[in-house]
Amino acid sequence: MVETVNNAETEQCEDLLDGLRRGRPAAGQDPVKRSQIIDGARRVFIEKGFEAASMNDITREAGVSKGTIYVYFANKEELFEALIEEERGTIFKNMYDMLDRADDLRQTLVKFGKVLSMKITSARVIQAQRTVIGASDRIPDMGARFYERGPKRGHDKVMEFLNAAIERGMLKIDDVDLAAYQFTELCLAGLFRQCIFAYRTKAPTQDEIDHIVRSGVDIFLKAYGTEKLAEEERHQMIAIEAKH
Amino acid sequence: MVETVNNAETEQCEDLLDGLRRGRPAAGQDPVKRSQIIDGARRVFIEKGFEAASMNDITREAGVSKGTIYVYFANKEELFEALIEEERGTIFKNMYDMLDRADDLRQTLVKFGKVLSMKITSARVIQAQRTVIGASDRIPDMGARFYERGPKRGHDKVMEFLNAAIERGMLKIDDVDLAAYQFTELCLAGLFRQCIFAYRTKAPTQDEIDHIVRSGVDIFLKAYGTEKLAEEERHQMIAIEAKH
Amino acid sequence: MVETVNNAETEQCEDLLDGLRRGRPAAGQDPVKRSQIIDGARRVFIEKGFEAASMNDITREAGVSKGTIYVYFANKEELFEALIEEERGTIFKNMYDMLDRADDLRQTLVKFGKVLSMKITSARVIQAQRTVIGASDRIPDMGARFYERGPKRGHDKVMEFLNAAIERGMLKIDDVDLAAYQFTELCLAGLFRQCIFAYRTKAPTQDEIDHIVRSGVDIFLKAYGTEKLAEEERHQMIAIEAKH
Amino acid sequence: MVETVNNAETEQCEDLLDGLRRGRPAAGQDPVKRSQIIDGARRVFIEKGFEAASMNDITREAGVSKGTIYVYFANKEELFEALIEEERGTIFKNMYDMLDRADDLRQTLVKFGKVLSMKITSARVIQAQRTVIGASDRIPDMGARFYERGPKRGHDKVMEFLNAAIERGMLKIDDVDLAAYQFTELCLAGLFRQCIFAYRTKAPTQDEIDHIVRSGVDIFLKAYGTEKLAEEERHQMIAIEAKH
DNA sequence: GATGAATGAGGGTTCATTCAT
DNA sequence: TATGAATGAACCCTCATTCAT
Repeated sequence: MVETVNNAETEQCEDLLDGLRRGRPAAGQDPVKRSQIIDGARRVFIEKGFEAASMNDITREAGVSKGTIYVYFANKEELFEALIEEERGTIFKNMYDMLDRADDLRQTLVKFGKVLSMKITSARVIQAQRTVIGASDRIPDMGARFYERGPKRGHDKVMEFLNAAIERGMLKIDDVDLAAYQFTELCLAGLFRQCIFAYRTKAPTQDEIDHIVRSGVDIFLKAYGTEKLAEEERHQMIAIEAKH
Repeated sequence: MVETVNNAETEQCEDLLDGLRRGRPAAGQDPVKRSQIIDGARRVFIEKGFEAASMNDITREAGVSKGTIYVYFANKEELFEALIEEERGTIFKNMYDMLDRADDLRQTLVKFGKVLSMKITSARVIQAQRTVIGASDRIPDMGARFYERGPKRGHDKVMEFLNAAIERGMLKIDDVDLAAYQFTELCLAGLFRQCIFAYRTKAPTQDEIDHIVRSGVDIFLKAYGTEKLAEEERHQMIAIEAKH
Repeated sequence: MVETVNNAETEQCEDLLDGLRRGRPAAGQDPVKRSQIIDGARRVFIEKGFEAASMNDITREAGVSKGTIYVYFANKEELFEALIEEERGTIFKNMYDMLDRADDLRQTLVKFGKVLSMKITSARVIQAQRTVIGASDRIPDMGARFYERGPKRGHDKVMEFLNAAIERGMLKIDDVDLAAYQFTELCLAGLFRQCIFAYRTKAPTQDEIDHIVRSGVDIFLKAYGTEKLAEEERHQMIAIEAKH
Repeated sequence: MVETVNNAETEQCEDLLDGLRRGRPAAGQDPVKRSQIIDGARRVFIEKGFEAASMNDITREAGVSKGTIYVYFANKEELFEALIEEERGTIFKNMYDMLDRADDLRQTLVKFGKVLSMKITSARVIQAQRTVIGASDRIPDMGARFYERGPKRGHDKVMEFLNAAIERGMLKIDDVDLAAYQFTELCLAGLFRQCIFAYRTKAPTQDEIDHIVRSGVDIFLKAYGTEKLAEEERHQMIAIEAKH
């Protein structure tokens, strides 16, 4: 008798674990469904903005029922925040990898500036940022949270990079914080505002960004580069010319 | 007296017909009432954003009836657009006066940079911009129109100014368009994004702006200033030192 | 000019007063519409109970739009409470008038007992009480408030009446409060519970009530009547017999 | 072991077929699980009322799955009815035992009156009755069924008891049915209505009930007691006094 | 022309019930 | 058989717009 009970209990336990492992996922736990919802929500929120997006729209777009959405997300705001959080992750993921391996300073700044400028002004990212900005009246801190975990972290990475270059005697900067902002802005030169206000309806081209970033890096290094940097660059130039 | 009234009525009738002829619903003609409505709408829209603002709120705030609003504006969106148009006018009014009288170049750039930075990051203007950005998905072209008639015109003014300085031999710039953007961005260095995402909840202080703008102008002139400018500045310096 | 303004103001004032007096009533102020809504609500709430009644049902039944209901009543609960309040007023209105003129004691008790029993067990009043009881889980104090302003006040009136009879030497009662309850219960003898549980689906007949109330008053006076009362009743009996 | 299981399955199959034959969905057969569900349902329904109780709440409280509940009960209403049926059984179980052994009449009436009054006004029973009353608009006959199998049966028992006392020459009653109601009502004197409307938020105390019941029995016996009863009580009194 | 009471579609959210697992 | 994730109709309530006054 006791054994029977034990067996039954054991089996039940295994069934439970099974459920968690490979059977039907628990309510609100299925990552596939979650993605499905977020994907639908993305399309609707990004297109219409937070307020104008209706849960019915999302329901339709995501291909799940209203009730299911509310199993995965407590309400519209939480769904939106989850979406934005995910979006932020996607946007800023790997954006700053370039800064980790520091070979040629100018080269690195140009490469990074291009990635930064391209990403931030890409249609999708602009839309996401617009949506966040538009919702930040209704969901306070959402904008701040987005900025803090996105642009702010990037800014910190840029500062780290500049500090390393200063240490190496390549740059001379009084206010590194400000310099990091200046660098970023020079790489975006006007693009962000043009895009965010939908004055530009299309993302800038590769060439545009090339031109802007190169000019920005020039200015930046003219302002903050040391004699040592100049000398190194002269050596490089000579080396390159020698090759030809 | 009676005749005057009749005349007035006749004129009004003609206005009405005019309105109908041009395919628009007969709009209210009283500019005072129009202002009254826009003022109420401003308080509500700016505070709550487009969607969250209710026509009832505006009615209450403006002190006019629902019907009256609909005589002056076809719907909520048109009222909002009219408001933004007016707001844009107010924001950018006089912002670029400084650039008209060109005495000392660095001085002028610093003064203008400060005004620009201060205005664009002021609480009210940030709110207005947020509202425009948030609504721009729902009301296409609104953001573009705002940018075009606001920041874009400012940008043109800056270009004019730079061209004048180039003419005077003070600056040497290949891409004046880009340089104008760079100048603006250097003056805002990070502030706009911080404010628009509500990461900064308060407008920057005078000192912050001073610091940023001075640094920005330094960089800008180091990049684009000619030898002639440098010389003039040396002379000035000597003149000032002589005074003491 | 000043006169014109004054005239205009005077006229406007009169217009306002007009509006209040005979023009269109202010929002949520039209007693006719209010009645219309309450009447619709009564039918629905009484039939279905608070929770099962939907605002759409009420909308349909009242013949007004959803929005209008919400102009007159802040929400479903307030509408329900207003209805119950009105119902309570109607039910207990004039119920206790009989007790004011105290001629013959037994006669008065019988007459009052009949009215009380009839009203409280009438189909409409039973329905209302059921609805109140059913809603009292969700709207705390509603039942208590109903009881306090309805049955409780009646109870106080009965106590007053009994005290007056005691003063006149007709009754001798230690615990008047208890006696008042006993009187009421004797007049209802089982009817209330039968009706409230819908065991009885129809209100009791006149004859039933007659029988119950007479028996109840008999018992009550046998328990609390004084020798003086008995003597008076003997005299009356003789007078009546003499008439024949 | 295997055989037992097979037998059990066979029986179950037959039960299922039975269930299908009688036009009901195959109901669960395990009385333990059934109890478990009803116990959970009781806690939820009694606390929240029919409408406000959610099947999820019951699921949680009962510790069984949604599907299982729907195997044992066709829907929410049937579950509720089953619960009420059980509750009724519990409430009125043993309530009338006292009336079976008839020693001293007054004593018996007082004892029974107290039990009756106490049970019917106890917090739990009042809640149950409120829930029944509240749901009886939505589930027709439920209130009637509750009353018929609960209070009504009690009423019949009281009538039996009174008839026995009449037979013994202790009481003289024309309308025993009415008298039985009168007795019950005198024992409750106001308490039921006070409790059911939640005017009283706590059950009456022992002392209150004592006082009410004693007074009620006094009145009842003054109205219906015979000379024989009076004489017996005089003897008893003397006997008691002699003891001292 | 001005008013604001009335409208009703549509908002976000809940939950009894079903059915694939 | 038992489970509980998914469903979607229906809930209460809001608000841009209309139109009788």
